[in-house]
Amino acid sequence: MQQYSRDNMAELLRSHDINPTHQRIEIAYALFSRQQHLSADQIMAIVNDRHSETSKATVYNTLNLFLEKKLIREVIVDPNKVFYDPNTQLHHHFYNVTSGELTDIDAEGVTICGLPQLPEGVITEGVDIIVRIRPGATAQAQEQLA
Amino acid sequence: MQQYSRDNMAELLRSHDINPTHQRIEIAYALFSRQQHLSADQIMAIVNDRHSETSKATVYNTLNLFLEKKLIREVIVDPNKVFYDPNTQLHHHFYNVTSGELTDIDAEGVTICGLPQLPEGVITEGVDIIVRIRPGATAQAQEQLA
DNA sequence: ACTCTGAATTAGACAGAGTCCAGATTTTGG
DNA sequence: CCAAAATCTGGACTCTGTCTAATTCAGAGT
Ligand SMILES: [Mn+2]
Ligand SMILES: [Mn+2]
Ligand SMILES: [Zn+2]
Ligand SMILES: [Zn+2]
Repeated sequence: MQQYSRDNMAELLRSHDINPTHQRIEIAYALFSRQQHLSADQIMAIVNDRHSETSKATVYNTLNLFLEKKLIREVIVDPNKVFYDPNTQLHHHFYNVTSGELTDIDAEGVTICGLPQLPEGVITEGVDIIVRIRPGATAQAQEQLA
Repeated sequence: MQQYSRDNMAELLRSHDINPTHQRIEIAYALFSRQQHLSADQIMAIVNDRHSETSKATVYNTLNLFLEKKLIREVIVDPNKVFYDPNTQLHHHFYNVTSGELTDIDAEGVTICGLPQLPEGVITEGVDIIVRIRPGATAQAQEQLA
């Protein structure tokens, strides 16, 4: 899929067994056209930018439906809010603790060695790596000059 | 330190530049004697088990003070609450998504290869690995029999 | 022992994220 | 066009966590 338009959002939703309503298309379009990690709050603001279209309940219902249907994934790094991620490929994250910004790390080529055996009777659901970063000494010094 | 008693909690607090008050000692003792990952809520319940001793405000104030003084660390895996971890060694976690249980993974011997270069002007604050697990097919089958 | 003072604690109001519900609206399909 | 099913909505509610102003506490100095 080259470009994300509201039109191919409907196809995308159908392909994940989701009935494409107006509100669902808008929410999907907010996430997929930007390809960014957004909180429910941010999505609400985007979708209701021009004129109020979608209620808080619908935003949350829709995001939870998208999660359930595995159209998007969630990223838990901030104790105050969940980030929703349109990228469902296996990948990891840089998390800038100062700005709150999340950046993808392609899982291609990243390997983890030496993890212990799993406890008895459980299976792995996924492995997340979060690299917490913050502006470094150099960057701070440069800001001082400005 | 072999055993954790309320007495050596006072020393521990002092060694981290924290004035050891009654409430602070109780909260530290709850975490260190159990060596478990606990939420603020759970700590509140433990500390006030017999008779009410410590207010909600003090529990949160104290946990944030402990964090600031690097006596404990926090673990962000559950969207609904923060877990407080008395283990400040470098380590990772198994997270049982079904039960909510957290288990330590010693960082000794675990290595990550192939992470990309850091973005310009930032430094690493830490790298967290979270292995999400859940009861497996076998375990479920065994439960069926019971 | 008594007093003074800064540190710590407290109850309760408050804020933000997210869920729930019962009623209204929209869509479907016969 | 109509009834049934699906979806959406405002607003009440819950939960985690913070804030504030008033109170209590500890301990140093007398
Ligand atoms: Mn919070
Ligand atoms: Mn929550
Ligand atoms: Zn991502
Ligand atoms: Zn731990």
